[in-house]
Amino acid sequence: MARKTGSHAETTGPRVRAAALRLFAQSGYAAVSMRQIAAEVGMQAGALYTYTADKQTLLFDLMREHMADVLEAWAAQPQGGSPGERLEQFTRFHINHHLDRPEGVFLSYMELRNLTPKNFAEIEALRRSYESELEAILIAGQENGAFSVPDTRLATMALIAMLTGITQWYRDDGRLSRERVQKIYWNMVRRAVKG
Amino acid sequence: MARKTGSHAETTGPRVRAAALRLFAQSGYAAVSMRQIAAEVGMQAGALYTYTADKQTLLFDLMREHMADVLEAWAAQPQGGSPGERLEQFTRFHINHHLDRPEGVFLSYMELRNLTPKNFAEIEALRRSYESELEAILIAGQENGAFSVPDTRLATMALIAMLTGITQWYRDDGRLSRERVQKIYWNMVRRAVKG
DNA sequence: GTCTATAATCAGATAGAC
DNA sequence: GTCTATCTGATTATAGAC
Repeated sequence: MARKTGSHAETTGPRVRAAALRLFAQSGYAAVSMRQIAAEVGMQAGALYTYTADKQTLLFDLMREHMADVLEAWAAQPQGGSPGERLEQFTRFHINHHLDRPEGVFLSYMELRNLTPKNFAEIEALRRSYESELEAILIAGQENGAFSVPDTRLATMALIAMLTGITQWYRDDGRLSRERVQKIYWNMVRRAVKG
Repeated sequence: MARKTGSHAETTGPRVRAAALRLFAQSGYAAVSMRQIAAEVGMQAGALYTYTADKQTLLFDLMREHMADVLEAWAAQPQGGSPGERLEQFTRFHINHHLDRPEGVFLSYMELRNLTPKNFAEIEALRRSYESELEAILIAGQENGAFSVPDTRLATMALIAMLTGITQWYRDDGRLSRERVQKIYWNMVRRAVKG
């Protein structure tokens, strides 16, 4: 397969996004220059603009991919079961999925204020859509008496904050295994909403 | 009281810090320029260096003040009571204190990565010191059988994440009063650690 | 204590050669 | 597709006048 020298369109795009994700998560969007991203990939700054319209679009694309990813992964989970079973499934899924993507999680929570209003609205809609998945479980459990939650919206925010917070301290080589963390958190979640 | 024209040392310092806190919280440390801070106060950029050695020190001082403030305010709370009573007290205190200082909370959680290593270590120590206050309550309750927490460190992190998350959505003119939010969260906290 | 002016550097983005 | 070179403007921080 003949190919022009230096032509790597199929791999360079993802490498640019991976480098940007790593650097944005590490130092923050505003603190990272296009030159730094280019250096990380091994190219010159000007060439980045073959793969993104501008820096803002690069950030937006990373956040949109992250949010679409979590929605898609949750949709691919087995359906059905009681509210209690669904809540345990969500808890374990959320922990596992987020621990696998610490940089995407960090970026999507920390850089919202660096999005243009239009881009912000789109990311927010995706986030609310994910929160609604948990809230639907809480509503179902509340209706059939499995849970007792005075306010499902508040409980949703409380549980998501609690679970996502794990990414701030968990390390795979740390004191506790993922299974142990999942079990302990599921125990707290279960009791927090118990009917 | 004679005073030189344009001399406002006693008020300008706090006004600089207040402007920096507002802007850093709104747009992020790296995205805010010294010129913006100066404009917010109504002075020229060069004059800021009368009040801070540099931009990094300005950030560090704001974060240190925020952490020292929460530690001091908690220390000023009435002492004594059962672990259950202390946990309710901590829950309500944490919510109230943090809802009163949304910008300081935001700054202290979001800008850790923009601190120099030395400054980071100092802020982290203060944060751990605050977390230890909650963990001590959980340990006491675990020992006298009031609570059942398989891992007090994990429960500490889980509860703080849950409670601090409130600052991300709560508005004083919103659907729920502070008292209602405190009550609902205390109910979830209580059940999550119940023995 | 605050100003203006400036030094030295770096930013995002584009043009055109290859 | 990537490079070099460059435009335009912003950045932190300092010097010296007042």
